[in-house]
Amino acid sequence: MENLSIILVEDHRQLAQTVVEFLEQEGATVDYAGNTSLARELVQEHHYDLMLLDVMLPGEDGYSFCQYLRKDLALDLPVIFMTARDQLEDKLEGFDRGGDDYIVKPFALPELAARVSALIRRQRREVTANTLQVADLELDPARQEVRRDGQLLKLSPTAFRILRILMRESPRVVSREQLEHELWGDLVPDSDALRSHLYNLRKAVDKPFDNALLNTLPGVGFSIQEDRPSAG
Amino acid sequence: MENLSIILVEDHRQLAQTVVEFLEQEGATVDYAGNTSLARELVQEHHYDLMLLDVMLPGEDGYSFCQYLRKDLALDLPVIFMTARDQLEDKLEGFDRGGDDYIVKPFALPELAARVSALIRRQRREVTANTLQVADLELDPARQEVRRDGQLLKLSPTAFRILRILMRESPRVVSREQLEHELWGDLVPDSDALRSHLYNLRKAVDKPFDNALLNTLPGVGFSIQEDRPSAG
DNA sequence: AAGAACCTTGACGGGTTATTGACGACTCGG
DNA sequence: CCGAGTCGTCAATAACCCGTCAAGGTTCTT
Repeated sequence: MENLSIILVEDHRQLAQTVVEFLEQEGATVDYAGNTSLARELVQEHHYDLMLLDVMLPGEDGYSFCQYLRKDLALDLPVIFMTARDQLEDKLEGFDRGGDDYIVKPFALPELAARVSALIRRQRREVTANTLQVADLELDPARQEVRRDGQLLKLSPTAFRILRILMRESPRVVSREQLEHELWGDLVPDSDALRSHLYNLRKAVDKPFDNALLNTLPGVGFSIQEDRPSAG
Repeated sequence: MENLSIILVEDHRQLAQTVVEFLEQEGATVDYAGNTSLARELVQEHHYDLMLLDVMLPGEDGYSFCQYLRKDLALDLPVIFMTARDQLEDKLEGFDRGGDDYIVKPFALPELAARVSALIRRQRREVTANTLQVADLELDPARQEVRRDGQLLKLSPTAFRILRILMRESPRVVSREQLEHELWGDLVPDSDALRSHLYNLRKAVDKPFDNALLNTLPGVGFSIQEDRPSAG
């Protein structure tokens, strides 16, 4: 929760203080509003990563305020409703008005923290690691790109898949059977096509560079790692 | 929930059937796996928009499987844990292993639907009708307008939808399967109509300009991003 | 009812990829 | 020292994928 900027909208001072203290202790910066008019001002003047929003507030209620955020201000910050209402209709309304999550009071603070983190990482697309890395080799699964020493490599789809498996397992050795099974499932080609693919992979990944990363352990399998001594 | 592609991993056949029927009635396409090894295969071969994942499964448990999805396969599809365990530690573990939400059995089906929709719209950036932007390309969902370099482009409805998907996923590569399913659901045209639409989209978006934004990765999919050098 | 816009389909050609098979080098154990 | 198994190298063929584009039919608009 490092460096998160959160706005809490809640009229219960006691609960508000508890939540603020907890979140700040977790490393977040928290602004507090006891009603929606103050929240309205804050939200227009500052950027927040996430909002915790009570439903029952003096004046305008939380549902209405959330809808206002979405429709009128076009703010897409994640919103978690925090309320004592546990009826199905209440939850449905919360989601319907644009909420991302709904947590029923009383709740455990760690659960709140977990839901906050989950939403943030979803929003930021940090659910998975962006790249696999071995030495100066980088593989980006989302972009389907491989770079070595910053330079983009051209790989066939199959070569890409093989490299991805080897990098994910690195520095472990991957057996021929495991590779073949992951590539083709039950439909493994009659002949040893894997050899050709590895040959091409090497040509792209190792040939243009000084040191080889892709190693063969005869009779065992393949691995990708830096500095594997050639003799033993 | 129109045209959503969902995978359900759950060993309780009774519950599974109830959920599948409900979701399909809501317009989703649902694949079902009673264990993680089947789920593993399905997930490698198909694109899904969301996963519903039970925790207690025969063999590998749901937590472990979710972690595998994130770490090894680098899949960022939203995951909702569905389980009878309601202890704090269980929930925390679910989020810790990469889950997006956690719903305790028994739950109301409409609540499940609401959480699914909320996650999808967050993932698809449909929380607000804000404009999407990639390089000098701007797409305004509310006005149904696309501009490049300030200049209004004329797109057919389908081309517009395709562009919208590619832009919200940018710079991620979108597979042919994902595009087709999101465009047509179960009613994918017999022949490869997507090719024609992409051709037209290119003609409108890239042809009149110097640098191309729309990239093809043969055998993999399509992406929209600036400066994808053509590796040598 | 006429016209326009749009979607689908199919055909063609060029480029890429997967697979197969051949050959020789190497290793290890008998 | 020999034979079986494994490996790197490489070319050839078949299969696949893609951009291009026009024609036909459907739907929507006017």
